[in-house]
Amino acid sequence: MGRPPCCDKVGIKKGPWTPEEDIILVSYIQEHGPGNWRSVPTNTGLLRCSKSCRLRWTNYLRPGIKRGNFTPHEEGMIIHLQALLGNKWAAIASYLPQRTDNDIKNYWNTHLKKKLKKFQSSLDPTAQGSASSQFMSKSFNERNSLDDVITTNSSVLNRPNQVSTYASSTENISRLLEGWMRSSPKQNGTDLLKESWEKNNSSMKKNGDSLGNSVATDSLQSYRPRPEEESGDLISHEEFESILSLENLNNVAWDKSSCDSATVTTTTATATTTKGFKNTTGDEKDNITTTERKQKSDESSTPPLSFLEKWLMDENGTVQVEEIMELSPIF
DNA sequence: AACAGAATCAACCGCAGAGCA
DNA sequence: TTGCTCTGCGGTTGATTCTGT
Repeated sequence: MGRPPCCDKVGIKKGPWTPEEDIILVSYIQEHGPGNWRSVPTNTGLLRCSKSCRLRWTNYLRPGIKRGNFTPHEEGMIIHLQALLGNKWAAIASYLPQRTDNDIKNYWNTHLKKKLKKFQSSLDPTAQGSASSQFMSKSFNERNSLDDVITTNSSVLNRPNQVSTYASSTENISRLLEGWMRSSPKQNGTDLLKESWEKNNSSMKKNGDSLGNSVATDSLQSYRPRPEEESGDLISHEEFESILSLENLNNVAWDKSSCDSATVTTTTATATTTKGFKNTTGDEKDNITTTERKQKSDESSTPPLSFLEKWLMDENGTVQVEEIMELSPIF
């Protein structure tokens, strides 16, 4: 029989998301919370399939996502977790709540695999043992000097245009908006944004949730400014600041708490995010229980990683690397 | 300056599993 | 138990950007 693909409908849009679409999606999720993706395209009028909406949200729009360069610590965690868990990117991402599984997967495929290979080739080819474990030890023990060991291509590791964007950086958002508005000449971007922000803010106030602004902030900050766009001034920083009220910027606390909760549990990042949302929106109790059930199920099905977790979350935990290696059967 | 190849990353695709009637 | 729907995950693709010549 087979299930028909979800995106075979005529008129379903594919390809990169536009800021307008993002705003629509974010606004909708602010009001209804994530989940029930099937109804999102119908209710929002977005010409996207539900899957695409979910993906866009989880990989790009949801609050608390950190983009840009991976720190040596994050890098080490990924290498280590990949060695322990394999290509279980979602599981790995649960230990890096600010990173998406897609990001981690991409980073692994584009950077770390390459590094690992180079490291492997830099070793004695006859050497016994897992190159990745040796790499990991080196990575953790030497951290920033790792690249000295590997004859790395600096252009790969330090791309000049790679920007690090963080939630609630109004400066970044302002820049991103500049780029967007320049690319949308047919539309009065400022008006649209103001309208959207007003809608968002009023909706947030109405719902009494603290999520809204950080969500929208993240959604907008995700548009990377192109170099030629950075000098423009279609919307000034001050102008944009007026759109974002300080009151709402303070709501970034939601991100933190959500991330913190992700840090101290072994649930997936997705589950944590969903839970955080439900707590703020206060409706859809059924989804909460479902999530919690899933959480419990996850906890019971995953191996006891508390030790690993403790180490992973400890910036200074490098001394324990060898212990973990001993614990893991793959070493 | 122009071109080609490499690198990056957002998005898509297909499958698997959970939940529900 | 079965069949269907929905969601999540991992692999892959392709457009865009960067770098080297």
